[in-house]
Amino acid sequence: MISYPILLEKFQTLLKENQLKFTKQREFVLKFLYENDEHFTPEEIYTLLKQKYPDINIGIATVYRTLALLEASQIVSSISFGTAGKKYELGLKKHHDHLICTKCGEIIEFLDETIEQQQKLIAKQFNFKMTDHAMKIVGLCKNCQD
Amino acid sequence: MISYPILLEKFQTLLKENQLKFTKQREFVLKFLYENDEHFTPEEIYTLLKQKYPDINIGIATVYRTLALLEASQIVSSISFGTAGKKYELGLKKHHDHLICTKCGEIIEFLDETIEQQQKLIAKQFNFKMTDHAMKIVGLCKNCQD
DNA sequence: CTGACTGCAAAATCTTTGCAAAGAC
DNA sequence: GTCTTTGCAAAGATTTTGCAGTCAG
Repeated sequence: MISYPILLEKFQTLLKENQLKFTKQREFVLKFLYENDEHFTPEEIYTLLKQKYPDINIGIATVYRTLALLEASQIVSSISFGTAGKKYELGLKKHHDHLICTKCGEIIEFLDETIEQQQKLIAKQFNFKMTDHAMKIVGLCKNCQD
Repeated sequence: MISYPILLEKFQTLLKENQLKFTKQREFVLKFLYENDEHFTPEEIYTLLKQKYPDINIGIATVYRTLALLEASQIVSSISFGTAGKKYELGLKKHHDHLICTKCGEIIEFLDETIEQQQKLIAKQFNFKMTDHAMKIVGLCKNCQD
């Protein structure tokens, strides 16, 4: 897994290349996602950041704007979650897919090479230039089956 | 593929079992999805229905309510489409997955047995009771690669 | 300094809800 | 008749935008 200083540098380079500025709000969002290896809604990121760092000045709009920026830069990725918006996670880890529990909302990650290979094959078959792919298995997790 | 009269009967039985009523609004939505074998947003379904049958009385709220009902009954299924809501399609055909073009928005369906099998296997591995699964391959379709 | 970024609040979307009237059974 | 469903408009929820002040480079 990539270390935080390296990730940060990557982000700063990317900003510079696009004449964008490096601000503490942007860093806070990045750092938050790095340190919390889960899936969050923009709202959650906003609330938890405020809670953890009561002194920082950040607005929900900035969280949205930053996430959009990070997603466009392929630094974070998002996953749609039912009717209720998207959840974001750091996107730099090895590609993986998700099991989503409809009852408790838990998201479990997994990686399956057979599926990865098969996806490439399918894209090729359809003359599709694949930029991303995602698989969700929806159901009840072990704990919620009672 | 299931014929419309049979689908309709299935729907009516389902309604009866749950002490729900069979209304023309509900039938219009069902019929629309049967006759238009594509993916639609609630808004699209509403607008197109109004356009095709200027005389019917139906509100957007009813479309939402009907789609929720149909989805809960597993008659239609939905697919999340970027930040902009969900699209619905009749869910009675054989399970299939989607290729989504990020430029023109086209959705291509495909079916791959290898992937279907693999998904079952994974759910089992994680002790997950799978109720649904979905795969999206996102990218540029043949026409949009220029 | 200059131009990008930010927070705020307002606006725009998208979806759900309350309610009185209409409709199914 | 009874109880569900409907359309409407209002309310909610979520996300985006305009703008004047702030900040990075």
